[in-house]
Amino acid sequence: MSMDAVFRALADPARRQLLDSLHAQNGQTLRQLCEGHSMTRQAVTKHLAILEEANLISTEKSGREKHHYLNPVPIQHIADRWIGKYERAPLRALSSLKRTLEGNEQ
Amino acid sequence: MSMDAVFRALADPARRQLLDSLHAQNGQTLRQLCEGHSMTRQAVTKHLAILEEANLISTEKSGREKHHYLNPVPIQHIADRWIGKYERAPLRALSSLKRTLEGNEQ
DNA sequence: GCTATTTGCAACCTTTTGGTTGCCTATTGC
DNA sequence: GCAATAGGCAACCAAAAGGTTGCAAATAGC
Repeated sequence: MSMDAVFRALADPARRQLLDSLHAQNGQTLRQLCEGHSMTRQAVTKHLAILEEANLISTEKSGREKHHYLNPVPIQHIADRWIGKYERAPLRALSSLKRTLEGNEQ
Repeated sequence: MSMDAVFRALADPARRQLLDSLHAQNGQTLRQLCEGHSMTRQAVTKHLAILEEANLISTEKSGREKHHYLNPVPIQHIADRWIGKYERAPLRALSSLKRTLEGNEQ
């Protein structure tokens, strides 16, 4: 579960929208996920493959249908391991912004 | 501050590394940020421009030098507004995983 | 003033990405 | 068995992304 794959998967708005759709209704089939998107089924398939490779969704085949399930674990992983790093930084950023606004530079 | 710009900015490992570098030492100049990277200064400039457009860094010119400061606010914004959405989802994902592992389907 | 240093800008190139079309396979339901 | 439905796979294409080289501009230091 490479973090890079997760970040790249989240970079595309269409893929985030697919996650949103699964968040609203989990276990949707490919056809269902295609509804409300202006792209072809094949394009959606590619997006879903990228999401699955990033472990953001898992799939389950049942007959001729394929169901898709959201897996939020990698997202939480990112929130915990990466985003958490920057939570204590705003103080410094703010003080540098203050310096900027006060015109102490130049 | 479009969320899309933030996600796209975070998608590239070189840019995340630049943020890491600023997190370790805030206020670095372009030259300083180039050290430890195998790409040219101009490539780093482009990455920094993308980070600045996503409001992930702010810059401050002082003489001929340009200092860069980390701005963690958009990252927190993402963590709060988007990642938070998926925090209560694992139960359903887990139950679907359970179904998969139990072999209830094909 | 002159030189070195730091950054900015533009053109260009290559690879990746997002999307399409076309066709094939596998189920379902009658 | 056969038509309809759901999905898989490959080739192809255009646009965007990531990087380079080359040169110009501005500032610092002597």
